[in-house]
Amino acid sequence: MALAHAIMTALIDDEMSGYELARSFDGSLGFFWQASHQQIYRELARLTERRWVRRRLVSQKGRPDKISYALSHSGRRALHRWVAEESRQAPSKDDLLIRLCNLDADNVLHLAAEIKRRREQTMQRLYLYEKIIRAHYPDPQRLPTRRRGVYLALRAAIVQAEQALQWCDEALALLSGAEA
Amino acid sequence: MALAHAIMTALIDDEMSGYELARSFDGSLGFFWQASHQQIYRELARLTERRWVRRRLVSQKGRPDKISYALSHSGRRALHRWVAEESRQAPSKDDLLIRLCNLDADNVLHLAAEIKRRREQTMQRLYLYEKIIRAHYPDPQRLPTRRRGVYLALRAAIVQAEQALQWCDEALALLSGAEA
DNA sequence: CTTTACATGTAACTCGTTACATGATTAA
DNA sequence: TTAATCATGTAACGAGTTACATGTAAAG
Repeated sequence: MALAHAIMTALIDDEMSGYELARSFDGSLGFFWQASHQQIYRELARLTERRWVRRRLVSQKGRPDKISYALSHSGRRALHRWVAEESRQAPSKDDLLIRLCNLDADNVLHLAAEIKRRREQTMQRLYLYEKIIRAHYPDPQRLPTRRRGVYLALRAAIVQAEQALQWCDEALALLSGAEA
Repeated sequence: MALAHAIMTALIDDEMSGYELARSFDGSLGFFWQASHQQIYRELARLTERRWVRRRLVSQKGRPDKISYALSHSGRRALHRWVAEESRQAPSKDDLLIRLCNLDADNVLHLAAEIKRRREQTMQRLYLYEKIIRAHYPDPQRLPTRRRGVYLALRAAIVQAEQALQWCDEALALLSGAEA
């Protein structure tokens, strides 16, 4: 039930609407967990039923009304209990690696192009991550405890992106060696 | 439909039973893609229906009979077409990072222990990967084309594991600094 | 007037997990 | 005789994707 707990984590400090949650899963929270707005609305309905979040209707001027969700006391307790559980290794699935296992003379150019594309996407993500680190996490040692955890999660995303970049270069070198 | 194509990839050279496929998804193929035996049997039923694989009953002495699956011609063509498609970035989901975003004085010891556990699991995987590289992929330049692709997929797994190790050390250093 | 951002959902489907279910053979 | 390995599945559920569906308001 990690999505439920990711949503509750997003609600620790501020209450948010489904739409705002979807935005934040597209942005910073999405570095660690992705979810579509459909998933979020469904999960919010379940969280409301369990009384882990509370709904509140907010009228807005110049915009449609929204439903704002806040973490309840029991939600906060449930989140704490969940954090204390064992975490499970996310089985990494990358269909590009399966495609690579089918490498042959016909598809080598296509696969090399795919790796180049992957490299560029990764570069862009990395640039964004580092901008956030510079702007909001300049001195990790002095961060308050919780933000220090968020910093480490961000660092995980960064180190992973750096690794991906390194692998792309290695792969492109070996593949272009094959063409020559 | 990556699972279907991962299964077909496993069947490129040899025909296999569902049980044998499940074994190979636990082992080497599982470095790139994981699947339970239930998923595999369900997918094999669908693949058979589409005529992308052919079933064959094999009687064995001293063991239960098995159903062996082989890639059909149309399956082979479908696999080739799929490899030429765009690949999609697997959204990496790691609930440990969500837990870390909830870091506080109560759970810092637990989370540090979880990271240590992650570190040890990663070390073991890395050791296994490198054993396989040494045994089967000593000189990547001279590998035939397809095996060169498999080598690169393995390298991706290795570089990712090395990155994970590096992050664990960084995280443990910052967390133990917090306790002191 | 058209597009973008705001705002909330439903329905149908596939993918992945957990639990259940059965039965043979082999090694301790 | 008990556990492990071989061998194949079903049922139910939860997670994730895709398509559909509706409507307001601001900005160009």
